[in-house]
Amino acid sequence: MEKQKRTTIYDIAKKLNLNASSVSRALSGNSNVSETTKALILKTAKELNYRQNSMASNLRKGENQTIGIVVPRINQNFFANAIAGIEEVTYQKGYNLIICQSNESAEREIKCIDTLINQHVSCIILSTSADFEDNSHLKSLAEHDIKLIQFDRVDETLDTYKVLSGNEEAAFEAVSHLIEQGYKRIALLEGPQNLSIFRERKAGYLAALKKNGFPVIKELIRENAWTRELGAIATENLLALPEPPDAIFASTSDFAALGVLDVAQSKGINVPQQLGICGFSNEDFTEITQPSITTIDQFSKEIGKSIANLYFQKIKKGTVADLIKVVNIKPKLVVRNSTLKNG
Amino acid sequence: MEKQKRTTIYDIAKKLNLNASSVSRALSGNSNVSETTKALILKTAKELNYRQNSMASNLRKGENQTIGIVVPRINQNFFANAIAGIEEVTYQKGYNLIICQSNESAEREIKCIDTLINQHVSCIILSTSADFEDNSHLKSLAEHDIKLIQFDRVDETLDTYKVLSGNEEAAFEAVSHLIEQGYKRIALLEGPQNLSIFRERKAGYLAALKKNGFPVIKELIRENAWTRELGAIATENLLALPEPPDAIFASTSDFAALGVLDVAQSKGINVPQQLGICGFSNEDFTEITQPSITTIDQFSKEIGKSIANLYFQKIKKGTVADLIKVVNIKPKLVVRNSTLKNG
DNA sequence: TTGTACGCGTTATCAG
DNA sequence: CTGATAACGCGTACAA
Repeated sequence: MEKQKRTTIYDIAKKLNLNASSVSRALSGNSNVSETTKALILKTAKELNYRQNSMASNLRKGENQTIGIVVPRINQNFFANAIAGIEEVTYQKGYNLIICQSNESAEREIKCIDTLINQHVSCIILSTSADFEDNSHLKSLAEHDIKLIQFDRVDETLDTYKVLSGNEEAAFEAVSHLIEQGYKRIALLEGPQNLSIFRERKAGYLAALKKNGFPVIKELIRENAWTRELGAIATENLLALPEPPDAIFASTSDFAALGVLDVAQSKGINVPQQLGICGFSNEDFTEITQPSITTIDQFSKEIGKSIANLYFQKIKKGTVADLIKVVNIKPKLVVRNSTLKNG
Repeated sequence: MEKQKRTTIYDIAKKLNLNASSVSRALSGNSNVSETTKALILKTAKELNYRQNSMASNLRKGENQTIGIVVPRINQNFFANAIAGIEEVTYQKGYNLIICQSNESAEREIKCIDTLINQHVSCIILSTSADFEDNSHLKSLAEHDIKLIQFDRVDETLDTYKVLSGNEEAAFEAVSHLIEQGYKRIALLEGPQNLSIFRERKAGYLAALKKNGFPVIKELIRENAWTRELGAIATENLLALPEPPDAIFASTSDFAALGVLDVAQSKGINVPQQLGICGFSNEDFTEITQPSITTIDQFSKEIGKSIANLYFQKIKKGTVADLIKVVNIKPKLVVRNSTLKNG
C-alpha cells in the first residue's frame, strides 16, 4: 500500500546508464543528442510510462503555462462559447485553463483574481462583474508579472489589451432595423451604466434615432433592466405609459428581451405587430421562443479565439508595446420574427 | 524592462534577519513560531506583496492541488451546473480546476485525459463521451496515482467512485405520470445503449409500462434519438405510424424533446391534448417553450458538490477502500404544461 | 555528443 | 523556538 512513485528522468537515465541531462535533452527534443540514444530514451520512456512533471518543469522555467479566466457566469452562452474558443487555441499550445466565476459580484471577482495570483498564472482573461467599480485588484497584476486581457465588459481606463465587439455599431444597426420596419416609438432597456458596453449600446441607440430624425423620449429609456425579471418590470411600466412604445430594444441581454416577451404574452399583446422586440447576444433560446427573438450575434467563439491568439502572438513575447491594443470583432444582427412587422 | 522578480520567502527572511524556514513555518501556520515573529513575518509579507509559489510548494509536497474535469460539453446546463457545484467546494479548499471538453468524441476524450495526466492532477472527474467504448485510457490512471471519479455517464465495469442520479427511478416516475394523465400509447426516444444512463432510463420506462399493465410496443421505441434533429426525425416517423403514439418520452435529453415539439407544432398537433411530451434534464429553455416542457431535474449542482465532497472526505485520504462507492442523487419530476392533459 | 553541477521556491528533518 | 541543510524533478550553462 505504499505510494506509487512516478518515473522521473533519473529512473530512465539509470536504466540506460546515462545522465539525467541527456534524458532531459532527448525528451525536450531541442538540443543535440545522437539519434540512437534519443530513440533509446524515447522508447524506454514509453516503456516506463514516463510523464514530465509539469510542476518541476514550470518551476525551473519560471513560468507556469496556465491562463486564468474570470467571467461573471460560466453558463451563459456568450461566456461558455468564448471559453470554448479560448480553449481551442490554448489546448493546442499545451496551456491549461483555470476558470473562475465571479457570479456578478465584485467581491467574488477580487477573490478570483487573488486565487489566480496565488497560482502565478501567466495571464488573466477577464470580463468584469456587474458591480465592478474599483480596479485596484487589477492594477496589482503588473507587480506579479501577470498579463491581463480584458474582453466584453472592460474597464476602459486600464491600459491593457482588450477584445471587444462593436457594441455601438450593433445597437445602431438594431434600432435602424426597427425603424425600417415601421416602429415609431422605440424604447430602450439599458444596463448598469458603470459598464462601458452598456454605455456604448445606448450611444448606438441614440445615434440611430438621431440619424432618422426621431426624438429622444426620456421616459422610453429604462435603466438597469438587464435580467428577465427586471426586463419584465420595466416593460410593465413602459406599457402603462399614456403613450406606450411600439418596440423595445433590450440592449442588455436576451434574458431581458425574454422578460419583455413574458409581459407581452401575459397581456395578449401581439408580437411583432403591436410590439417589436430585439435582444442582444443570440442566446440559444431566442430561436426557440414564440415568436423567435431578433437579436445580435457577437461571434463569441471567435472572440475567444482572438483573445488566445492575442496572447500567444503578441503579449507573451511582450517586448514591444503595441500601440493598438484593442481588437474589435464585428457583431451581426440576426433578424427573427419578433421584429418582422412587414413579413 | 527587466523581468519583475516576485518576492520569495528568502526576501522576507533577509529583511528580517531570519531564516527562510522560519518564514515558511509562519506562513503555513502549522508549526511552532513565536507569536511576535509570526506577526512580524505576516506583516512584512504583506508589505512585500508576497505570494506563495504554488509550483514550488506543490513540487516539494509531491502533490499538485488540481482536479481535472472532462465532460462532453461545457455549455450544456447539466454540465455547467455540475462544474459550478464542484467549483464551489474546491474553491474553498484552494484547489484548482482544469476543465476539458471531449465534444462527445472518444478520441478527444483520450487526449484530454492524457493532458491531465501530464499535468499530474490529483484527481479526474469524468463524464464520458457518447461514443465511449474502450476504457484503457482510464485504467492507466492508477499507474499515475490519479484518482478517478465518474459521474452521470459512467463506465460501470470500472471499479471507481461514481456519482449518479437515479435514472431508472426518474424514468419510471415520468412514465407513470404520463399514464396517470391518461396517455395510452407512450413512445420512448432512447440514447446510445452503450451508455448505462440510457439503458437505465429505458428500464424505467419498461418497468412503468409493466406495472400499469401496458404492453411494450416495439415500434414505439426509437434508438439514438438524442439531439434536437434526431428527436425531430424520430417523431416524424412515429407520427407516420398507423397507430401513432399519444405521448413521447424523450428520455435522452430536453433537446430531443424540443425536436418533438418542433414537429408537433409544424404539423399543428396540440400539445398536450393530442400529444404529451416529457424531456430529461431540466434545461433552462424547457420553461420557456410554448407549451413549457415537463422534464426531470437532476439537481446537477448538488451532483457537483457531492463529487467534490467525495474527493475531499474519502478519496483523498484514500487508505481504506470503501465498500460502497456509488452515490445517488435522487432526481425530481418537474411537471409542466406539455403533459398536463387534465389541467 | 555527453556528463557535471547548480538553482528554481518550498517544505521537512534534523540540530541547536 | 529557530537555523542549517537536503530534497522535490527538471533544465541549462559549462566543462569534458
